[in-house]
Amino acid sequence: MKKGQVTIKDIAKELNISCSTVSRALKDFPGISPSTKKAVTELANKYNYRPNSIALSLRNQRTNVIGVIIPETVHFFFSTVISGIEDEAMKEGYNVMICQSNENYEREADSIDALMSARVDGLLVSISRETSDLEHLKKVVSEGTPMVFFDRLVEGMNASSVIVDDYQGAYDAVEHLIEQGCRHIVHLSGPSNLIIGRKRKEGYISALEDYEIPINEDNIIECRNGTEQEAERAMTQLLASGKKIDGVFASNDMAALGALKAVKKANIRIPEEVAIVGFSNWQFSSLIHPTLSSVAQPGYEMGREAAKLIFQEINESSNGKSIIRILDTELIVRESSDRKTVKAAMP
Amino acid sequence: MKKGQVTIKDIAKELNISCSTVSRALKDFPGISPSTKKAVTELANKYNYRPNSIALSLRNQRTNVIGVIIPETVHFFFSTVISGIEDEAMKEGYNVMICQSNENYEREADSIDALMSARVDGLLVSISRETSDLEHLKKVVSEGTPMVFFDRLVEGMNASSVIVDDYQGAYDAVEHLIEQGCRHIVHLSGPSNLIIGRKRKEGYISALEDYEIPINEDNIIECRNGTEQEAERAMTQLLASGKKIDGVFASNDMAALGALKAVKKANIRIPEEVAIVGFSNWQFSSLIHPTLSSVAQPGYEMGREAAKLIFQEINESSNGKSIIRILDTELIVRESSDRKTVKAAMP
DNA sequence: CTGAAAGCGCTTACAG
DNA sequence: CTGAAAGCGCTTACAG
Repeated sequence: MKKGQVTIKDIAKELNISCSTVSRALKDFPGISPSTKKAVTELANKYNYRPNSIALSLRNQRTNVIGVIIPETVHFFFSTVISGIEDEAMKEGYNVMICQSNENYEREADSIDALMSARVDGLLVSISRETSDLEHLKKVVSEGTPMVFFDRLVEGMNASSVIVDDYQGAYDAVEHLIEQGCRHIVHLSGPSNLIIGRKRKEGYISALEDYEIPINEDNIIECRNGTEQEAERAMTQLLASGKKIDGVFASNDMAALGALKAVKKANIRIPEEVAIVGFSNWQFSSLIHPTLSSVAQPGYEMGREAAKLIFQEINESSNGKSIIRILDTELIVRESSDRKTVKAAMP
Repeated sequence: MKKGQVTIKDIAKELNISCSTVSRALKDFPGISPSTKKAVTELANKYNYRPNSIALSLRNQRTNVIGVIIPETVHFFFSTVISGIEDEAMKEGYNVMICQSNENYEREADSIDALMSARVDGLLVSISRETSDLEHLKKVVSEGTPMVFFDRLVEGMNASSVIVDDYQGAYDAVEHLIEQGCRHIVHLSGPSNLIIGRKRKEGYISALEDYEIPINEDNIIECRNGTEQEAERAMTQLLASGKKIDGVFASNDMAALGALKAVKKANIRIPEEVAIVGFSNWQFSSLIHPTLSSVAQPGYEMGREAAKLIFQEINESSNGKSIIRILDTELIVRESSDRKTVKAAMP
């Protein structure tokens, strides 16, 4: 018995017919005699024949594979996006090749090259924190491979994207803090080379302006890595400075968590003295103590939308228009910022 | 300008030489004149030539792609495994195709077919909760594609696996509960068609036996879905029955969380009255209140080991021996089961 | 030092 | 109704 999967040639040989005939029999081609068709399909079943996608890809000049570049798979939001991409791809008969950049520019560029070599039909990418040079991405576009950005989009490129309304999400969060009575709100911002970071900061500033609260630049602290430790350190320092602070809006939940820990350690009550809102709404936001208010991002939906967009571009041979799909966020208020419930609970 | 990526043929045409020569020039083949070599490499650079992996795959009968079948990407443990696979694969020059089964047998079988069609060089699989028929997996082996199981392995198949020592992990957890003074320990078990579920149950039973604590079958509750809700319901019911319970060992952290919530709602103190230990050590285990003791599984390492094993099997044209790599777990004791610290803290 | 040919697995326009 | 041929992009044994 021959090793490896059966080919059309194997079937043809065994039946003493040509490959052409086998190929046609396998796909209900019009003029094929019922008897050969039967013989072929039976043998194909018996040997568990599966069309060789590689051969098909070469011939059809399309692989039915999409590539995904993602900063980290171990991340609630991103794993949710992957899940959405996966489900949509499977539905459409595509396979998914995933590369994680680990937030590293070099690796992102290498991964793009690997996926382009693999001749993926389209690319879904969320750039790394480090990425500012866009040459590797521009090459993709100039070589005619459809590309869609998700979450972390890139400006000045002719490519579609799926994002959430970061500005509005941030605005909602800060407005909520203001309504809770906060007047001295710290913003732990994301890295400014990511648009999501800038947009969330803009939302923060606009909300303060609309409520005529003066903006204090010292209250805006850039957290480059977005880690819990980094935020905790920054927050501890800020609290030690003796400056008046009564609210925190963090541009991601890990940073919010760091801030929360710093505040707790300083024996300052949450939310009565300092109210906290994060961004992203991880699975754990509802589990920590106090539970963390957060701006929820629809990751699964983002994955599905990004996949839908890329399939559209692959199939319509791209009419050239780039689409930006903006998904709504939802503010989830929990204990860390809910002063009303707290007061009601302690008469 | 031609659309799409440049081929050897394009370069050959522009230089008026044959494809053979271009191919050889590109790969430092001995007897190639320095001048042609220079011309070729310059043009290749200029046009950003990337070898077409599809063509190479067809010729070499190997794709340098491995397929991964995973129950869910949105799951801390599994996303960690993916990360390990990803890192190891990138290091070895492989691409990774991922399919999530969503714990669904049908979809698992379809995904295997898709990956086999794609002619992946090897398959890394963790079966779905539903899977009991193994035909789809046996086909893979009989067709000569290397396959390695991780976490959820399968018995009676000639395939390598990477698992953690579920028995020992469970034993450690239960022994720890006993040392804390627990004598009436509930086990929220995993589905019995998964070996990990059975092994953890065995560890639970052995620990009780070794400490001469009678085993009460009513205290072993199978949680088929492993969801928080399912466990919370089961636990609430058990508490309401009035039976004496002073410890819980859950075979996964979501179930532990459900149990924890049920106990809290019943106004029973953790860990003083009921101590709880989970399995898996999610990111959130240290964030909930009280923090959750758990048996930590090295997911990242599991991913890397599984990838290493499959590469080995791919390259050594499989000497046929199947290897079982068992990784150690580590019991992480936190508030939910640490009675000593609690007592010390309340004199 | 370079080229023509064959072949990986498949499909399809062209003959018969 | 069926087959031979060409071609997708690449490599390599065989000639020269």
